[in-house]
Amino acid sequence: MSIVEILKNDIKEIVKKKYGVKVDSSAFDLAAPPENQPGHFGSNIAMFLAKPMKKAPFIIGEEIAQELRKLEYITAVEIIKPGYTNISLNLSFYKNELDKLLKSDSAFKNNFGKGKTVNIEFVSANPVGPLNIVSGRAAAYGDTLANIFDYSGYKTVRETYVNDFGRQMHLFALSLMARYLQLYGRTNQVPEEGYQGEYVTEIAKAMKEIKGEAFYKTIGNVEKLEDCLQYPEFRAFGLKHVLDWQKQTLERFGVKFDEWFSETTLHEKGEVDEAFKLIEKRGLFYEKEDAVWFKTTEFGDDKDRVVKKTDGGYTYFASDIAYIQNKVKRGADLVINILGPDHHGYVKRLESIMQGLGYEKERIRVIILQQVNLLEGGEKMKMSKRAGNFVSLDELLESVGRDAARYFFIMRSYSSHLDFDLELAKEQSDKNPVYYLQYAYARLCNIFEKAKEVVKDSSEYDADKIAFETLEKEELELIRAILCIPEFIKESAERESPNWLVQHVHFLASHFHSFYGKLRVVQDDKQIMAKRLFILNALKRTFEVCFGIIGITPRTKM
RNA sequence: GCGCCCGUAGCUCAGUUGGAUAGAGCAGCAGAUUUCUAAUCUGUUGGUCAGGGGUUCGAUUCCCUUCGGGCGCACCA
Repeated sequence: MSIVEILKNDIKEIVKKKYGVKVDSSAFDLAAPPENQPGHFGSNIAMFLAKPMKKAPFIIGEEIAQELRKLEYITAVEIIKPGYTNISLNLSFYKNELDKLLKSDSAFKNNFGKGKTVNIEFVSANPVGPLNIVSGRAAAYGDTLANIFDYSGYKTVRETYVNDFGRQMHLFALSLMARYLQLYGRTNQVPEEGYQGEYVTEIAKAMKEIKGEAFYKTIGNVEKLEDCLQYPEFRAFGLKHVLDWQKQTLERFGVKFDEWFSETTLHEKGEVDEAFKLIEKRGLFYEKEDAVWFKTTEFGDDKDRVVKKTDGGYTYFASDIAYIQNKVKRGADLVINILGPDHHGYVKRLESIMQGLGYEKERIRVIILQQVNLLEGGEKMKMSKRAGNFVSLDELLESVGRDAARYFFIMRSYSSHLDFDLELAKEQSDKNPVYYLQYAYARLCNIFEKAKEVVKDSSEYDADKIAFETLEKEELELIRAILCIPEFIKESAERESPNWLVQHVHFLASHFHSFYGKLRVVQDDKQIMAKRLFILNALKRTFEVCFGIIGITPRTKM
């Protein structure tokens, strides 16, 4: 349990005992008070209670303060102006809490997810080409959110959907065939709506290399490429090639999916038919104009949606019904879909499916990521596949590196448009915020390097060897910032906002840089040195956990 | 026309189911290095939280409305 949770729990307990009122932890605040205010932590609990209790917040505050003062680890409580409750804690209590962070990973964890299984689907790009920068934001956001959930009491499944069933896949296969045949001097053309990119030719070359001359000869001079017997083989080869490529790119980006879920398997295993029947039984389908429609308007959509076309084929939406059912059957208590800005019309549809299948609406959560604007030296770049100037995730990683890329993608709220300045991300300077964090870590490591010359063994700054009688202002503020991190991990999970954590890791680094400028660690006074090494050891550990969540490298030297 | 997101410092953005003097980074200005890495630190300039109305002890936050920007409204995936 984090220090914030401990305090909140005690406050809750007091409120319950004194007033018989049950309050939720997330209902009231507990955080560092502003600069010139007294106390280590401040809470608005009295003001929160003022309304329902019809009592002046200041009086409530005083009553709560009386009880708080009885607690052993609390040294002082003050009630400020309207009713803020400001609390100071025993220094040895801080020592114990820091020690917990050092000793166990679980000290960073919280139980927001209550052991539930969450399936987080993101990226889900068409398997027809390289991942682009939009997938990059989804990958960074989705993976970081999953990391946060791992620390927040969820069992997470990172999943991506492979749209290997529909028209895009078909067009890609035809494009690949055309390019392949061109390599043998044939005049076949890539379809107009097909994929013109040069990478298709590269894949064709790879295929030529592997399959050899004999394979080419089996292909007759068919009129329509899709009728050709070898079509499935092209399709399969192209698919595998692109998926391997995408996997490799994501690996470089630090993202690893537990599941690459194939749309085709849903059809092959009859799951689409099955899910179809289920919805039908619930009376949510009807026929109109020779097509089958799903009454999504029952669940708040602005119009009903076609699931079976007049030609008898299923729509993509129909596969989604089976897909969501499949996720639930695999054990997902919560299904999260992370989609691009052009999919916001899809939110109601997915919610309709969940409800149509007979589950509660809250079981699905659709998060819409806003668009990424790519800037180069302040100028907005227009990306378009047609013009061939869209930036792939590979190119981005090449030019700015994984750390800067991940950091930039998650430093903003998911609901805001993101300006990604290529020049800035590339720049190795103080303008680039990712270096601020990495530099803090490198400085920290350097202190431990220097300390090795005087301190024989790290056990010399174990918790039981050091004194915590007095703390400098910078020391106390740094300690508080460290001990609040587990709470910020929890809040990031609640808000589904990695940027909330990133911001506080930035503040943590800032506190450390101030500390560094003011206080010396390696010095003659062994007592003070041991105390500071102990604090910094906890900080180092905290940075490592946070860097791991964000997906950036802790660099020991810069 | 309908729907979603956005409008906060010169720029890019945080801001917790409404709460302390609205915060960071960059840019600007003035300083700090014989001492563990100056990719740092300290101080400082800069705000009608797009405009208007409402709810209340209290609104950047909730509601209504106007204006401005982005995106979406397929028997495509």
